[in-house]
Amino acid sequence: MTQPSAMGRPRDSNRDLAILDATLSLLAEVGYEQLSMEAVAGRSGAAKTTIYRRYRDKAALVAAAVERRAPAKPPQPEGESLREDVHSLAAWLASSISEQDVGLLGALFAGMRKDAQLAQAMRRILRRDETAMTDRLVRQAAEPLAPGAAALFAEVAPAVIMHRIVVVGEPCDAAFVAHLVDDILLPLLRHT
Amino acid sequence: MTQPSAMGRPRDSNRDLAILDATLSLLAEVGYEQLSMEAVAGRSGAAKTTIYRRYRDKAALVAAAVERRAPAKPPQPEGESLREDVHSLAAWLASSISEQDVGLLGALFAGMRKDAQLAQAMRRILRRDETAMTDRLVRQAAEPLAPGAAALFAEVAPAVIMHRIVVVGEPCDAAFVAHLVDDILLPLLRHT
Amino acid sequence: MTQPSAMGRPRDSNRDLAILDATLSLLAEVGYEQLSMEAVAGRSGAAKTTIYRRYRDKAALVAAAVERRAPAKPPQPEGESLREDVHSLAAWLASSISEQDVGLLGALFAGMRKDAQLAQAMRRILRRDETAMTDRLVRQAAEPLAPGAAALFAEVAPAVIMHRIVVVGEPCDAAFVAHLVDDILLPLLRHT
Amino acid sequence: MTQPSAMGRPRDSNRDLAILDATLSLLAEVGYEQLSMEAVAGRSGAAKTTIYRRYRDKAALVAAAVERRAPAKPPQPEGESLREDVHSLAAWLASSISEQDVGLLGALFAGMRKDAQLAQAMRRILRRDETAMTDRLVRQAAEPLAPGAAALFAEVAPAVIMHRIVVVGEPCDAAFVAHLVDDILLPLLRHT
DNA sequence: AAATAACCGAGACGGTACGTCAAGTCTTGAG
DNA sequence: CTCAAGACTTGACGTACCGTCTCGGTTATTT
Repeated sequence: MTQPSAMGRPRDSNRDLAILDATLSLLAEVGYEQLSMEAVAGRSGAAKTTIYRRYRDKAALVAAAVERRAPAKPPQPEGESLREDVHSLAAWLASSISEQDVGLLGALFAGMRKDAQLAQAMRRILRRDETAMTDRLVRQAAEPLAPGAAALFAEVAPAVIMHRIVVVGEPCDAAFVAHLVDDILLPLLRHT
Repeated sequence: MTQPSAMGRPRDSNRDLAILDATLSLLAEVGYEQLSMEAVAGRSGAAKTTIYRRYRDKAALVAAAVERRAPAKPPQPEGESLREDVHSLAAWLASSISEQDVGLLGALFAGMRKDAQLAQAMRRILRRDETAMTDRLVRQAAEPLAPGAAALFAEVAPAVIMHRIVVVGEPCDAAFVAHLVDDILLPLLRHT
Repeated sequence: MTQPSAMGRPRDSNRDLAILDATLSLLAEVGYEQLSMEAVAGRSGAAKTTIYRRYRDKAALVAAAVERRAPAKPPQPEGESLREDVHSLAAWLASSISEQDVGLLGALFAGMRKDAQLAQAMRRILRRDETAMTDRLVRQAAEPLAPGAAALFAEVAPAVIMHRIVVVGEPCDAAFVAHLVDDILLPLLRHT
Repeated sequence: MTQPSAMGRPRDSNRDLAILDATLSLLAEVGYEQLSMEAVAGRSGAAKTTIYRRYRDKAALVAAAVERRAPAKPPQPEGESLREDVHSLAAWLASSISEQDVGLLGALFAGMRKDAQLAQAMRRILRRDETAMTDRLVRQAAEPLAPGAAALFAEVAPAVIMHRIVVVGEPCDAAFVAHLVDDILLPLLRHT
């Protein structure tokens, strides 16, 4: 029992993969602004039409590519103390944002004016990891946390990390993560 | 003896003002990506040549326009308590970022790949207000602060505000500022 | 012994009709250049594959459609004088060319460079009516004609009519047909 | 005293020449349909925008190119008889149409549906030579002609020549020109 | 009855060219 | 040397068709 409207040649999923892979690699190489649809088509071996059949424009393509990238799996907070739990989460978050989200932020800025719906979609992707972390922390922390502590973590940690990368312009190295955990996150979580 | 730079027709400073004003108004209207040099030229009445004689490219123009905008005068923290001081600073910072820095962030993303120096300049502008605030807070707070508390404020407050605007996509209204002050900033400053 | 071409499902002749009808109507509406295979498929309800299985490309489709159109039946020259015979033939030819051959001329121009054989086929179609007329005139004229007179008619009459439509850009109304007959065709035929 | 509207960098006439030359040579090589704006840009060394600044679309470009081509100088009818005059004009017309007007006819067919004004312009170009001939013949013929004879020549001669080339598909060689003159044109002119 | 083979609709695919837009450079004439 | 105007090259945009190629599914003939 198949609906007759779902006919025609099905889309080639190999094309999907090739297109998104090419997008991600180009995004890492040249950034969002310099990324051209023509370059994505060339590298992926797909025709421009094939890309535009799937994604309305560049911002939508980048959003899809970033969404697909990683299953957003924060590490199991297997530490024996709250500090270890928070530290492993913060370190994972820092590397995740550094590597992947910077390009997405460019797409967000480009898209937020011209297409509010697309901007909303990109915000959802950006916050997906934060939400995942919140749940992880609140359920599996070594110490019981005050209500709202996890939400506070999800609000402050990504903010400070992004600020570090984008505005300060310096990498989130081990020293910074330690500072973030010891001077900002733990005091906040314990005080609440 | 005249220096060779004083040769020929001098630059018309009215042109400078017109160009930067047009840039700022367009930036507010359409955002960085949609801002075109041709539109700046049209609105300012200046020729494109005149703009490019002053600014190397679009990112540099936007950086100059934003730099010139407001003298970045944080309010005198005349409050009688630390909370009032912090609250007035945070409120000023939120409105300042909302109104002006969002466009600059777009320029920062566009410029950071193609010109590291320019990106550094834009970072400097973005952090100018933060620095001003730091000094203001540490010198004039109603209560004496622990060393490093002001730096922590400058690190966390703009980060959370930008995150709110860009990633969460919601405005920094009074309720949010109160939450920021009471749940994040004051605990941090007092704990240090 | 069965020929292998009789295998499988036979072609649906309804499809043929629908395709050629759609082609003719679109040809009349938008002309050869603006006629797209996709539009023919849409209007006829046939898939593009079904069209391309029958006709190699757009020019071949248009040629087939025009060939099928009218059986090219010039009227019986039942007039009582040579003038009436020539006039009825010229009037029929003028309306025939106006209505049908203009689109075919576009196909001819498009096809003559890329496929000489196709161009030849379209020329054959265009000249089919002329040949039919020649025979009709020479056999059934009210007056006996000099040898070669009919060929001359077939050479000059369509030429002047097409020139009128395409180059001059004016319609072949009754006044023009009278002019064509009295000032050009009859003098030629009588002089020969 | 210069009108202020005539300011700015003037158009580079070298570009004009290069564009029109490239158009004409491509037109002769591949015909109207296969002629692409990108190829014109490539061969002329001009950017596509430079072409589009001058000509609205392909049809307008081709029309301009053909208009510029030859000054349409029919030969002086220096013959000593009417037959020689008519023959030299017909021979010149045949070569002129063969070499240049076939591409223009393609443009005419493409343009007549989408832009009536452009079609009118191309018709004017096509008829320019005919008009020139008419004048030449009526003023300088070896024999005095009946009134209307020259108009008749201009109506019939190009028509039969174009019909020969386009519909019959055979070249206008010497034998054809002789046939045209002796069997069609002279009888018509003398009869009138 | 089952297998085979060509048909049909739908629509994805790699291409080519379209006509548009903006970026940043260059060329005038005037001041 | 500056300014306004605007032509120029470059390169990417997103769209429209082209002609080809799967798909699932439908008739016919052949075995």
